[in-house]
Amino acid sequence: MTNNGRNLGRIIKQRRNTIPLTLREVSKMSGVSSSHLGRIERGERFPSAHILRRIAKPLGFDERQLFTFAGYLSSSSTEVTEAEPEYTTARLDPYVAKVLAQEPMEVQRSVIAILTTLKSIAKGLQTEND
Amino acid sequence: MTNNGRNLGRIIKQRRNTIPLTLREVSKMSGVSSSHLGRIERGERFPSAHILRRIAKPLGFDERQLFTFAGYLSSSSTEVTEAEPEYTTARLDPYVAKVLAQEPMEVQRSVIAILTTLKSIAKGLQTEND
DNA sequence: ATTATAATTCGCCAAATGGCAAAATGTCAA
DNA sequence: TTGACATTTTGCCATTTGGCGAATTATAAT
Repeated sequence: MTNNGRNLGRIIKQRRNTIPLTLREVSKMSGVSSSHLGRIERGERFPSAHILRRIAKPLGFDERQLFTFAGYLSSSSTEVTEAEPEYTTARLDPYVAKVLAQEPMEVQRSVIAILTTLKSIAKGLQTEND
Repeated sequence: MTNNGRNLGRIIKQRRNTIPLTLREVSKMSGVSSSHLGRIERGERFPSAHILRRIAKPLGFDERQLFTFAGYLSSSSTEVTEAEPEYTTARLDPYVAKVLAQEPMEVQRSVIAILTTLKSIAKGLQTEND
């Protein structure tokens, strides 16, 4: 469990809900029991590398990214291969791109408008709290 | 143990003898008990991802290579990724992509989550009106 | 050969993973 | 509400990992 399985669990759960899929469906696709998946999501179990490997694709994760997130691969190891340009931080999640691309142009733009608005609201809240 | 831990063990043992190092020395460097290392080498135990990660450097292995060898990472994953996904019909507005790409991954996903939620709400409203 | 000394293997144990089936919870229509 | 579903959580258990210390085996040096 290593207690920070919580974070990994949250990430996995959020992704599953975003798609969205049920535990059972992910279980079917990955061959991992749904009870175990549930425990992983709520941080009661830490997934072994084998399990992580099997759930990566059904949830649309990049395998290595997930491994790095889980602490199995050191992050430096991930950087090396990435022949990407410098916007390593500024990368658009492939799944996000896919979903958004299916929306009409106005919707896509609206999403950005909402995001911008939320950010300015958040900024206001932050200064309020400090 | 998964029986083909034999192969992995041979690889590790050969590397260690080539350097050469004793089990104790590798143990000191990696923090993994020498008895466990011994069992791994002779295929009686299959190293977990965490253990594999810790012995990679002392033995001069590339982390990902070793993971792939152990069957934790799929070999395809080691090759090039980042090829463009399959949204040939649907198109993502370049400006939208650019703006979104500058956001952290969670934000990107949250955007999709919001979109999904709004769509289901809209669906509810629609059926309500008819 | 015979001790020292280092290296490896073995016996045992605690802790964690992951599956199965039952219990609990959620959801929705009648 | 009630009943009929699907979904998630829990209880229980087999299996595996990995550590510690003792026993065994190799390696020298005298």
